[in-house]
Amino acid sequence: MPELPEVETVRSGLQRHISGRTIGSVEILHPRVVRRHLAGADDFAAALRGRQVGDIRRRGKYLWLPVGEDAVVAHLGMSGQLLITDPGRPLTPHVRARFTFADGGPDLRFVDQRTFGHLSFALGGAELPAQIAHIAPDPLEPAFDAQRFMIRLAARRTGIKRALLDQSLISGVGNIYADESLWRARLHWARATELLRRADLTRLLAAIREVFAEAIIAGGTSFDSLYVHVTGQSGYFERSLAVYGRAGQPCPRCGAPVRRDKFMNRSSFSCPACQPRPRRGRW
DNA sequence: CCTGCCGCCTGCGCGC
DNA sequence: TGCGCGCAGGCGGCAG
Repeated sequence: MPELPEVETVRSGLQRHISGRTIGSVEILHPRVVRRHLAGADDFAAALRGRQVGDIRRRGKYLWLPVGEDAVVAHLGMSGQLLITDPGRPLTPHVRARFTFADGGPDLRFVDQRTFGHLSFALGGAELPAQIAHIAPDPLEPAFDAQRFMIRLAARRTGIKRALLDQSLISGVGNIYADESLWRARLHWARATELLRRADLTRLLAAIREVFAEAIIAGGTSFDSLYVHVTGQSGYFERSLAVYGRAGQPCPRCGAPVRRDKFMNRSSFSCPACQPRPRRGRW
């Protein structure tokens, strides 16, 4: 579920609440949460005990918590949350992992209803964990190379939305912000990547950065209780969405009713007037 | 290599 | 009420 703005909101919350603190115990309450850590849950816990957490990092939708030269990598999947909680509070049903701290202060709980999210350990991964080496820079980080992005995108033979959702090309964009950015750039989701002009891509990239920046200020999009800040508050970007989840409601730009299409086994929302269907589309 | 499909999970809202 | 179905913010693996 969470895309870049939601993960960034979580990152800054973790920075505020756990950076600089020393990990006490690590409890794995559901083995699936560490399925990518092949050495197992006990090894994962042992590797982290007693270690001090550095500045929390993020690339796209991935987070990592540096511990010395190493790191804990976290991905929230569709329904994951990282919550800072009073350690005395009882565990709720979907808590999959819990970190306590040596100072006895608030703990960190990884809560995940659908268990698509996961945690793993990256030996020597404080700068960039090996597990996420295939994830492209996101458009808000200095390492993002717009030139390279446009060249690689133009070499693809697919639709623009599928390309935006490919985290090895550009990271951080998911279903909500893909639809919102395409709407802002007035591009239909099925536009063929190889037929897009440079000006289209420049406009699209600007739209992505703009919508990300606005959503981060709002603390992300919370449709329900599944996405919240580390302290349990909701983000309020939902009220600023132009098309996502708004089928049948008027386009904020031209008033035409927002259309909903099925694509990649999920929904795509767009304006039928501002984002006309391409003649030679791809999906 | 590139493209696109599938499975992984739980819970909710809806129509019957 | 109850049940089955479709749907939900994502990703990695794998076939072609």
